Amino acid sequence: MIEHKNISQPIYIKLKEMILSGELEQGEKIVQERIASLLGVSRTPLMKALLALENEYLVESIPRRGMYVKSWDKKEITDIYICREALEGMAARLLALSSNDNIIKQLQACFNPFISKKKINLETYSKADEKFHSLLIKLTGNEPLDKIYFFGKIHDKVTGRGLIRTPEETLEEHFGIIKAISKKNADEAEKLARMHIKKSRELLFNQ
Amino acid sequence: MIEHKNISQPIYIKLKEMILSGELEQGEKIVQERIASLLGVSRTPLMKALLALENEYLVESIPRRGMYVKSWDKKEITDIYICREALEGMAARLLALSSNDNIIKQLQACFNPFISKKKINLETYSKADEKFHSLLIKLTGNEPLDKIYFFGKIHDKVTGRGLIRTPEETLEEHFGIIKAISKKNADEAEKLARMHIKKSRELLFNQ
DNA sequence: TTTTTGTATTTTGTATACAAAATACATTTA
DNA sequence: TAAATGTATTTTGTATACAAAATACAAAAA
Repeated sequence: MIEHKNISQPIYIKLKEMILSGELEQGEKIVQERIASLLGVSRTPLMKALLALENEYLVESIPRRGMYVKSWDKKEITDIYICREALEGMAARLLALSSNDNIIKQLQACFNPFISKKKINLETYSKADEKFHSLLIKLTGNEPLDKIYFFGKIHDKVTGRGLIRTPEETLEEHFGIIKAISKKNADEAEKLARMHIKKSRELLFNQ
Repeated sequence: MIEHKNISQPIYIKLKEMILSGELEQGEKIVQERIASLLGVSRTPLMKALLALENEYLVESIPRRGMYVKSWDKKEITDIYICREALEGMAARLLALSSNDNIIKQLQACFNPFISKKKINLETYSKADEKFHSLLIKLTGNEPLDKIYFFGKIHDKVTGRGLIRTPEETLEEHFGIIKAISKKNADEAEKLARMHIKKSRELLFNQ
């Protein structure tokens, strides 16, 4: 009956979903035995998953007290955006230096469905946006960069709302970044990618 | 006799030392029971420490096979330097935007001992260099940035040698960065910090 | 009433137990 | 000899056991 392949992995994924969906809410204590029995596993593989999530800034551990779902304040969200600015800017630069048709096609594919649409579905666009930004990192082929980019995938959950700016505003910016990459203009690509993040950050708390 | 405060923490530190010092060498398999009894603990807290090290890129896990001391190839080292370029560049920018006497003093303190020295001790300078670069990150007060900067602290071990360039060459660059920060020239500070890392990276494999 | 103290319960941190997978190694087969 | 097969040993992954710390809560004291 006991089969152990990689229980920690599915637990990790499940817990991440539960946190990002709000099923486990920010600041909530994760009582190990409770979650373990909820998921039908023991505390050992659960702990592995929790440690992985701690390293992704989704869970916070207070020694001898327990693990808590991380809650983010304004400063932390701002700081995360600043990190994204640095990392995505560098990614755009790298892609510009090594761009080819395949890379451009993949990036464009994210937003092609929205070209000249009158009404853009926010949910769909939001997913495309997330896809684009993580693709920007992935396509560089820089593994360490991808490893430290985990912030990007949670930004809209972190901010507590969906899109920060309208598709009408950001769609153009996205294509601008892609264009700079395709023209192999590294400085321009980096500048635009950074501006794109910076604008959202500045809007986030100053409106 | 059983006292549990935080055994994982000392194990983590000890293991990190063992890896960075070469006592455990790159690619070596970490047989859990062996290391656990070597350190006089059980596999449970050892595993916690190993997972933390895995997230810092010092240990690599192959499911059902074991944990191995990470070994770095040229591409990975280059990629790490590229990450450093992005992160330290941003850090220098942030410091320039918020610099004050205290920050400048702390940064200068790293290298003041070497001013107008005829012969600089390489070991001492190497430590000062490491201190400077992690201080650059720390002083920004950006926690997420610090969290993803773990690369910086291992760079000379990663490259398999000590300093990449001579103190005569880099000392000036360091003071240049500090000066730009003190002048609150953000663009200049970022540019110099990035150049500083880039030069080392380019020299690393192309000499 | 509010605060303090003591006791019961819960929860964490570590050690240990055990099944299944991986590995090592000897024996057999070509 | 080299390859293949089977068996013993090692090692991992998970579950469980248990001590110590943290917490909850009730009774006593202010």
